[in-house]
Amino acid sequence: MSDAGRFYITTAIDYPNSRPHIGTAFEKIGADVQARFQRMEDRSVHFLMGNDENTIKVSQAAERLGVEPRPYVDDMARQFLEVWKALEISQDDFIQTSEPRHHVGCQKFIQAVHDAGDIYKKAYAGLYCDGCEAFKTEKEVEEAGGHCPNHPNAPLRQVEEENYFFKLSDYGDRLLAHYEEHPNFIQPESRRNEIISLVKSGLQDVSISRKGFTWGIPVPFDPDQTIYVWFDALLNYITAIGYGSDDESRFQTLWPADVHVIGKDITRFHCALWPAMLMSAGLSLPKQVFGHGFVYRKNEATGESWKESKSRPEGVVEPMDLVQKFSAEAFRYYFMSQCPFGGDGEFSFERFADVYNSGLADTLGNLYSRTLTMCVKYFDGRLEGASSVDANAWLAGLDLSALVGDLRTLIETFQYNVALHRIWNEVLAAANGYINTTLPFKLAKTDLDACRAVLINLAEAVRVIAILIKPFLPGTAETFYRAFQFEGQPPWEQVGYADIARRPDAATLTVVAPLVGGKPAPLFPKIDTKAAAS
RNA sequence: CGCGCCGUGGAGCACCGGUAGCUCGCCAGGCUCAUAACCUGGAGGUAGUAGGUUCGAUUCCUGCCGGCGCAACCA
Repeated sequence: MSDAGRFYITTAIDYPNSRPHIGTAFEKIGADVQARFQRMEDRSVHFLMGNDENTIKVSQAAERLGVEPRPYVDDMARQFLEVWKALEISQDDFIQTSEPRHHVGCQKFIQAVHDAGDIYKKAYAGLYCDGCEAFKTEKEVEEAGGHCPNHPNAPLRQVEEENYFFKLSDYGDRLLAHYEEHPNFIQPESRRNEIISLVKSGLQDVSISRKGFTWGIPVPFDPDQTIYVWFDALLNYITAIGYGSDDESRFQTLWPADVHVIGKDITRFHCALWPAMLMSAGLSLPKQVFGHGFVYRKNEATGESWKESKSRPEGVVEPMDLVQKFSAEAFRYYFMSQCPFGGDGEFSFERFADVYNSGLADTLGNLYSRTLTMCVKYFDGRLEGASSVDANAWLAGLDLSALVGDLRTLIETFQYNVALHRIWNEVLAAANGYINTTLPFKLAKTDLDACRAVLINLAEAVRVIAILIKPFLPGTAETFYRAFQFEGQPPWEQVGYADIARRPDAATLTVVAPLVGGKPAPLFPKIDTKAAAS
C-alpha cells in the first residue's frame, strides 16, 4: 500500500455537536489498527484525526448552552480526545478546524482554486427553512406537504442569495479516468461502483460559501462570505500537515495521504469533490479512500436492528460506558472481530458479552493463565536449559510464515475480522490443542525435561500471539510479550510482524509476569451475560 | 420503474459453477494445567421465492417478496 517509508493515514473529522458514539469509535479503531500495523512494518506513520468545527450546528449548539463557540469547541475537543485516549487510539495529531493553521491553509487553497478559474459567483434562489438553516428542494417540500419535512411548523421563506460555486461539473471525465487508472483509489469495491455510477450520471457544481455568518473561515476574495463547511472540512487533511504555512516541507513529505478512512455516507465528498478540488489546486490525490460500514444497534429479544439515534427510546451507547464496564481491549476486540470494516455490523450488549467471554476470557486469557501457571508450578518460572525442543511441535502443521503473510495482506486491505478469525482459529487453537495433546501437567510427574520442552513452546506461542495481536489489542499484547524474559528480543515498542520468525533462544527463558499466589490474575474476568445487558 | 445494499442451520458470518463451511450457542465424551476454562465428537440448513442460462447453481441472469441505507440529532 505504501510505496516508501512513510505512511499518512487520516480519519474523518467529526462534528462536535454531540459526544462520540460507537460508530465514530468504530472508524477510529479501524484506522488505529492500520496505523499501529504500519508502524510495526517499520513505516514512519503519521496518523491524523480531528474535529470539524466550522459549521452552523456548532455555533448553534454553543448558543443553546450560552457559551461562545470557541470555548465550546475546545471543550468538546477535550471530551473527544478523552474518549480516543481511553480507546487506545494512537493518533499523532488532532486538528480542530477552528485553529489558525487550518484557516491559513484554507484561504490559500480556495485562492488557488479561484486563480485556476474554477470558482464563480451565482445567485441561488429557493425555499429556505430557518429551522434547518438550509435550502430545501421543491421535491422535499412537496413530499412533506408544503412545509419543511423536519420543521413542519417553521415557515419556509423564499430566499435569494449570492454564493460562490465550484465547477465540479468540469471534472467528471478526469475523475473517471483517475478511478480507471487507480483501481484501489476507492475501496471497498462496492463503494467504488457506487461512486463511478454517481459520477457517470453527471456532477453538478457545488456551493462552497455562505453569506452572513461570523463563525467560519472568511473567503479571502470576498470577506462577506464564509467557506461552506464541506469545502473547508476536506482541507484538514492538508492544512494539518502544514499546507499554507510558512514552511511547507512537512506537507511536501507527507502528502499525498496513503489512505483516508471515512464512513460510507461521505464517500462521494472524498471520492468526487475532494479529488476535483485537489486537481484544481494542482495538488496530487490521496492514494486511497476507504469507506467503512456502519454499526447498527440490535435488540436480541426482538431481532430488530436500527441505526443509533438520540431520538430513539434506547438512546445511544456511550463508548466510555463500555470501556469502563469492560475494557478498551474488549471494545476493540468486539468491533474489529465482529464487524467487517468494509461492511456493516451489529452491536448488542448480549453479543458483546458472548464475544468477550468466548474470545477473550475463555480462549485468549485462559491460554495465558494455564501456560503461566504451569511454568510457575512446575519450574518456579525458570524454563532455561531444556535439552531438546521440537520448535514446531506446537504449530501442529500450521505454516506460521505463510499465515503471517496472509495476515499482512488482510490487515492492509482492512479485513480485520478475517485476520482476527484466523489468528484465533489457527494460532490460539494450535496452542490450546498442543496442551491437550502433550499433557504437560502429566509430564510434570513423569518426565520433567519433556514437560519443560512443551512449556518452552507455549512461551513461544505467547510471544507469537503477542506480536500478532499487537495492532488490535495493544495492551493485552504487551502483557503477553512481557510475561517472559525472552533472550535478545527487540523492545516491545519496536516489535513487528517480521520478528515473529525470529525465535529467541530459550537459554534464559523466565516468567516475569506479575503473579498473585503463584498464578497470574485473570486478564479478562468472565462477565455475566445478563448483567452485561443492563 | 430515483440510486445502492442485503436475505445461507437458533444467532452472527464465509466460500465457491459441481450436491454447503466457520464462530457462538446446544448435546455427549475426554482431560484437569487453567478464568466450570481446554480438546474431541454430535444434532441442526431442500442457501427468501419463482423462473432462466448450464451437463450441473447456493454460487451467473431476470421477476417477485421481505429487510435496510441514501433526509433529519447521527458515521
